[in-house]
Amino acid sequence: MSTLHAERLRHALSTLAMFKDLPAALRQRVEGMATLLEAGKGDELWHAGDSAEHLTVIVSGRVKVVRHADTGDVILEIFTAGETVGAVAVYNRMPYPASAIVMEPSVLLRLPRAEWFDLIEHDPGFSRGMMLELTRLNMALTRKLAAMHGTRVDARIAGLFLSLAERMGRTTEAGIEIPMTLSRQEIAELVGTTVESAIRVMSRWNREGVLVTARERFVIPDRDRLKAEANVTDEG
Amino acid sequence: MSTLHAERLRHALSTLAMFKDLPAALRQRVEGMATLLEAGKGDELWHAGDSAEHLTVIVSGRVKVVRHADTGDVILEIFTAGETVGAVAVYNRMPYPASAIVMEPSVLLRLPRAEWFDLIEHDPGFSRGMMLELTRLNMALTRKLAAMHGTRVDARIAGLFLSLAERMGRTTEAGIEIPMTLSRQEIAELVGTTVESAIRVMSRWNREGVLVTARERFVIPDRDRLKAEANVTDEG
DNA sequence: CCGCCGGCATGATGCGCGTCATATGGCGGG
DNA sequence: CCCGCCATATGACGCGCATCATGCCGGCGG
Repeated sequence: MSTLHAERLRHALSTLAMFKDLPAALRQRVEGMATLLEAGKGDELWHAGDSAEHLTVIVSGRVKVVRHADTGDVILEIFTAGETVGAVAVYNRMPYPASAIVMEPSVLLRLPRAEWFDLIEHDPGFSRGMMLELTRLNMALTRKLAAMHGTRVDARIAGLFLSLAERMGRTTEAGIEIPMTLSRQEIAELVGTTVESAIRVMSRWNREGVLVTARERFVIPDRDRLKAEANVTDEG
Repeated sequence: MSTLHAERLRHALSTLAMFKDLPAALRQRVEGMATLLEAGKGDELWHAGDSAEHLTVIVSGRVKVVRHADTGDVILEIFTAGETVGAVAVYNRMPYPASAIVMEPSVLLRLPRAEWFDLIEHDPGFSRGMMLELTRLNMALTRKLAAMHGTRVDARIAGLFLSLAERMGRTTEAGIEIPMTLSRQEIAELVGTTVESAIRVMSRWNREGVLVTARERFVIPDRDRLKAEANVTDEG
């Protein structure tokens, strides 16, 4: 990880929706206090238990938040460009309850807690944005919680990819394409199962042409077939 | 359910921490717009899919929020006096993603969405309180999500009661006492299992004296024994 | 070029727990 | 007083999936 200089910081701030419309005065101060960070695949931004001193905003790349359990890890959420990570811990002045790991080369912006509180306090738009993000996160978690329970593993994996398709899928002639690398291990942690079970489902679907694993992406030839395959109630 | 009159409303507002310190002007308006509601055990405040028009605050009693899945229901959270219910849906102007059911005779305060937004906008303290609640809810959900996964049913039930003991347990000579009625059905929905499994664990523990079910309360004679019984990592 | 390792794949086995079935005790209504 | 309803309880059975084990392939360093 390496710290970058002020020029790129200014540019990053102009890209991020949450800072773009900030009054000039506030934005000045943010420029002075925020720092940029470059991280590579596998880098750990923080580990569960670390004290949470600054808010992290993703400028580009992807970060997964992983909660450790004695039975294995669970990926709580995958965050992408424009989203904030670790807001809950920072806000409550408590140690991070989960670890954050970079999934691909990424650029992160870090804002000290005091500065962040200042923004929330003085800019109602900013505060609104934070609440929106928090409520969205909430909904994602509740959905996951409900899905996690009784349903079978293949249904959960189907649900995962259907939701990914909705969030970042591009329709091509081969079907819906999801441009994202995701190891079997990560798939397993996302739906709360073991690597072996994830592999079994994925390779079966690969054979049957329901969900094809390709280089750097997944392809869903027939969305309805994937839905039917595990008769999932369409929830996104 | 029956609507009560202005006198009790004023009294309710003075009890609730979130309204107590409101400037007089704002408080006047809230008094004009909020309504009180009395509900009995089993009453459904709303059903999943209903449109969310006002924020609900619990004056007294307990409310559970239940998410329906094809495999059975899951209790997302149990809310008690002073807490708000349904904030996420109301804030995002979307239909409730889950149902809210009253667990014991309760008094609810309902605040129209527009009025609530007004409070958030004009009173920074109020807004801060909402974010605190949201982040806390978030943490509870992430913990639940991590616990839900690989662990066995008895471990999850043990975790549930250990966390209840921490939140509302009183130490007596018989052990830690949790003053709360909770049917086996509700225990099952809280940890994401079936009634039968919950019953099996509970009656076994009853026999062994690990966790005793009594009238209107549960008793944990030996906290460490309950922890050991399902070798749970102490997480609260 | 070979050995090592990390990701992927597949088979065998056992057990937790969901499912179905049946029994008992308390409680309210006709 | 009896009957139906609900919560609690207990047993039998089977399936999904975690666990363990083994093999294959591509990349990388010595």
